[in-house]
Amino acid sequence: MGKVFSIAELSREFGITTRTVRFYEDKRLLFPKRDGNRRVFNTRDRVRLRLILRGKRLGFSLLEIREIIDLYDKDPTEVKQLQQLIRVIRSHKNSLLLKLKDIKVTLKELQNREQEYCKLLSKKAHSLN
Amino acid sequence: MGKVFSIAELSREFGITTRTVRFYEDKRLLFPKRDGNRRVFNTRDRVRLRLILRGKRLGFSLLEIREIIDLYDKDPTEVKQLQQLIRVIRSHKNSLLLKLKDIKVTLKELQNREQEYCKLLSKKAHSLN
DNA sequence: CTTTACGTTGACGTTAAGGTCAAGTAAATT
DNA sequence: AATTTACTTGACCTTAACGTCAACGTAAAG
Repeated sequence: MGKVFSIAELSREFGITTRTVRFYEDKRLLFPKRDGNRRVFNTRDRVRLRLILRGKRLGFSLLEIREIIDLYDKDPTEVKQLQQLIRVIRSHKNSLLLKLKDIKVTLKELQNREQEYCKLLSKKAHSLN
Repeated sequence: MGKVFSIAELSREFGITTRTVRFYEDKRLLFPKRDGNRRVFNTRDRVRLRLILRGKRLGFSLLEIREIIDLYDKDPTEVKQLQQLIRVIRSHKNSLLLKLKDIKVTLKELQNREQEYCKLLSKKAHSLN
């Protein structure tokens, strides 16, 4: 009993418009089935959508995202394919590690700023100036 | 003796085009001085540019980036301003923490995939099939 | 039976972030 | 003096990622 979803349900759940969902299908990031002419999404489509939005939050383009999540659906049989897949995964891991570093540095900087300003604030507040 | 840079030097250093640098000035993310009509960048501009590119790597829009790095140049005198600044910093910290989480989850998933495929690969390789 | 709800395709519009090209300036080199 | 090098502004072009709007389909409810 695979659960299914309408386009409205999905877009409501994820806080996006139906236009966006259709757009993602157009760009071949989603492949819903049809009931008549209406789109019918299953749980796998839903997972894909979740991955897409996560990718977006991390600043990847839809094209990059497609490449990445397509990996999740491959079942490579040949050794060559397997090796290629591993290479792609590693390169993606690397790009994420770089972002991780960027974020940590930025967080540290913001942390310092915040402390500085908080100190300043408490000073000002106490000297009822 | 503040060091200065031409537009070409900066764009070379950061691997972007001069058009991009000019565009950032247009959008008021950079404010180089002039020598005649030529732009002259100082080390502070350079720092700003570095921050801009870091922001881009993390998927922020130029507008968001401007808001963020403008914080770095403020020297708030009033308590109200100070409090506002702290609020903005915290909200930005939060959005970064969310991204951090996204990244960690994704990295873990990729890690699992990679291991899985590596095992599969070594199996195939050994069974000289 | 027609209104309402939910969906469809198609076409055109918009915004962000630059690319590209033309025409001009200004100092340095040949 | 003429060329080269580095830079300027201005105008229009492009691409991604949707928004918006029109016209149509269909199934259920009043």
